[in-house]
Amino acid sequence: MPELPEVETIARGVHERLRGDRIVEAWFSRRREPFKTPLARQAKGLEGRAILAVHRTGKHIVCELSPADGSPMAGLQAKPSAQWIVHLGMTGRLLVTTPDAPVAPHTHARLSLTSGRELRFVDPRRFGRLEFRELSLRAGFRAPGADPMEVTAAEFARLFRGRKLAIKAALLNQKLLSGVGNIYADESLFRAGIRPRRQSGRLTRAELEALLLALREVLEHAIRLGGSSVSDYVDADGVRGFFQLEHCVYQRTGLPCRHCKALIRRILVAGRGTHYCPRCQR
DNA sequence: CATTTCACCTGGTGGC
DNA sequence: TGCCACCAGGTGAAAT
Repeated sequence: MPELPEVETIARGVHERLRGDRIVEAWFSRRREPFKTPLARQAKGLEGRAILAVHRTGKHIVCELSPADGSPMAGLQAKPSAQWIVHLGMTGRLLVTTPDAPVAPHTHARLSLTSGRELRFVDPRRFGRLEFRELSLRAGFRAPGADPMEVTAAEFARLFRGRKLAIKAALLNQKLLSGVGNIYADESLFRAGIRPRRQSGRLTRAELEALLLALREVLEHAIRLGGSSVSDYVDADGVRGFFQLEHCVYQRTGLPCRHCKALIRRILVAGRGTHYCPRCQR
């Protein structure tokens, strides 16, 4: 489900609710191996640590954790000594609940907290990834590509220089840009007036500038509306987003373009359903 | 190397 | 109602 705006919404929600809370016990579903970090090590690593902050990088949610309870420097002013890194895949959810809330099917992790609440990871398709990282052993997690909200126009243009792949495929490549997925690739290309199959290396400077601007506007607007709930996305409180109501092309195949009334088309680019307006996008 | 295709999963939808 | 094909917000390994 989740692209940058959905992940940002969830990370902010978890941050606001759980900052300063402490993990008492971590439970993992046995049948959910393989996570990135083996379950036993992950559970042992998490227990006793306070959640200092939660933020997004790319499509990953990073929980910054204090040293374990009992060790010196375990307080809330501590510097992070470990991270819990959550990638939601296609169908992952991260939910803050009360302990008595019904446990959804496909719940694969439950962290019980000092406050009495729980942080739950639910993931029907099991494409999500969980990783525990000890910062004394490894550097903090960083998404591999540039963040679309922070990249400069020059850096953005450089990402595509000399590349032959379609601009849509390039936007989806997380090693180039981190955080853009199928919805926001289609929506930003529409807003910039660019066909998804255009060769990325052949876009003009003006088109690249328009694309970066469109991308930022679309992502910011989507964050303000709490993300897109296409089928089952919800935030950390289980609340749906509203940006799906603003989509111009995504999943609007055969419907009239909101701008010019031409019928929206669906094609396959990089193996993904791709939606565009044949008149507005060139 | 750059790029494309496919496998990994479950569940929902729409046609027959 | 059932069965089946197809589709899905993501990614990384394998193939080209």
